[in-house]
Amino acid sequence: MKIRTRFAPSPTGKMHVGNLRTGLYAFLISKHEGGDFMLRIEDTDQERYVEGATDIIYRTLDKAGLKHDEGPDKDGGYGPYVQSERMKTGIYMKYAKELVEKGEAYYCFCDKERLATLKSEVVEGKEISIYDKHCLYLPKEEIEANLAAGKPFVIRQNNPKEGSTTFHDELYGDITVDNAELDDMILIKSDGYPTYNFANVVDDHTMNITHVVRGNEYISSSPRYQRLYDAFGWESPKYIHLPLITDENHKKLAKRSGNTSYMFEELVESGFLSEAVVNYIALLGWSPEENREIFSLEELIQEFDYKRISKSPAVFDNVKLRWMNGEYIKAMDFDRFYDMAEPYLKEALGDGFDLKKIAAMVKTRIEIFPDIAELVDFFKELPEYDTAMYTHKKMKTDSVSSLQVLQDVLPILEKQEDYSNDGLYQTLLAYVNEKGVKNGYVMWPIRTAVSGKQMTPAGATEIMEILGKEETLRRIRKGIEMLQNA
RNA sequence: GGCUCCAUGGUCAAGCGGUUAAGACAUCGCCCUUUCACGGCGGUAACACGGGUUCGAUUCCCGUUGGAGUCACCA
Repeated sequence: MKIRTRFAPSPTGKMHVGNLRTGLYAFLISKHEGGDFMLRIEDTDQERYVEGATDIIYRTLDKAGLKHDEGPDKDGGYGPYVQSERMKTGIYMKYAKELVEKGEAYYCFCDKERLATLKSEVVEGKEISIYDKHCLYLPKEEIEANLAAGKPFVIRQNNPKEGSTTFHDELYGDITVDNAELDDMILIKSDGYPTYNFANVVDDHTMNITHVVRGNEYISSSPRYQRLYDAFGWESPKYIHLPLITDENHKKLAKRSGNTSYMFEELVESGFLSEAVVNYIALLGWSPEENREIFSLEELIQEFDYKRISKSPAVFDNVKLRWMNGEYIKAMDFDRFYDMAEPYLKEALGDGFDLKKIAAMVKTRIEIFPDIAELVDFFKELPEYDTAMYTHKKMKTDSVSSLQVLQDVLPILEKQEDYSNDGLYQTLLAYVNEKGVKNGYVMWPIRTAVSGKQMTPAGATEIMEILGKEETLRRIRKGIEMLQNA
């Protein structure tokens, strides 16, 4: 049987890497077996709907390279693929009524006030209540009358108080819960929309989903979903619950936390490559058989064995992501790199520089593109610096020796016509040999004078080549002046 | 708090009864070098605890502890 998985996000805002990773795994699980990957939009909560959030979903999937075979924009015969549209077909109400007839669900007319009286205790700021099945015992006539009178109602699942329910997860094995723990969750809301709890079961079944891939947070409600499948007499899909991705405090990522550093689009905007992010999150909760970390999406499809998904949560480590992004940048071919780096270079330097040369210098030195700015800004303008920088223990330089070198070298550089890296290096090397000192003894002070920086993306002569004769000499004279006054 | 799940270095993780307990990030040191970075080499750093089972437990079982998730007319 062909594997069918689905990604079912709700259009309620930005997508964080935890959500994306769920989509990625669903994608990989099906694609590894040559199956289909479907996109379904879960918009049953009109109150939480965020304008434009559906576009975010499309954009994110597209940028991440997760091509769906079916979805709202790509009919595969199982549509509609948007729950609010499915709702209009009456599908949820139809199935809910079927459950009512079977005694597996019932109408409930309790209002907010009555429900409020059921709240028993407050734990960690959350009110906990268990519905008391009040409406389950309503006489038939009263139900009919209420319905006829147009009284608002919900439909609740009727769960037994005795016994236990077990479902099977591919990773976690059998999970069993006492039925007494199962409250009568709402299937159909008073606005006629299904809850996620109901819609996901109806949809996954009617859309022929074979493997339900979702976050760990659904484990505790899965027994109730299992009872729904059983009540309908449907075969339940294979469940694959994914370990959570957490923040540095080991807490679940949440849209509401406001922390945008976990949002996929924000990461891309802040200079990360989408391939690197996808690669990184693939490895949060899964590891390949061979000891390797860099994978293209194609390679992930090839290697992904869901049996190797781990069971414990993983902290999202921005530092390692940066490292991985740097690996991608280093491996990138130069033209593509330049296309991406150019805006950052222009922003930092404006025109008048050989940006390609500078780009080449910078390529192995950055992890994300915005790193470029502070690496190259000195080309545009010599920063204020402290003459203490001329002192370098290993190079055996100090302000006295540096002043000497700079003064010696200034007339040489004034005479020098060839300001290419090679030409400059040769003449300076000649001076080094003549003096019988170490390379760094003269290169260090020159590089310092010419850059004003502790570290630079290139050596002294490379920098001088970019700067050109005039600016080079100006900066060296400035260095001499500073050292004389020190 | 009830229920459920999880438990190898700071982080990601390999391991699936016998290993000097991999590897990566981070960190530290050395080498290379026209500084830094890249690259190369090396160091520090882990099986939460207590009981079993076993000739032998990081690995299997139980308990403790710790962490997380969940307990909505949200998904």
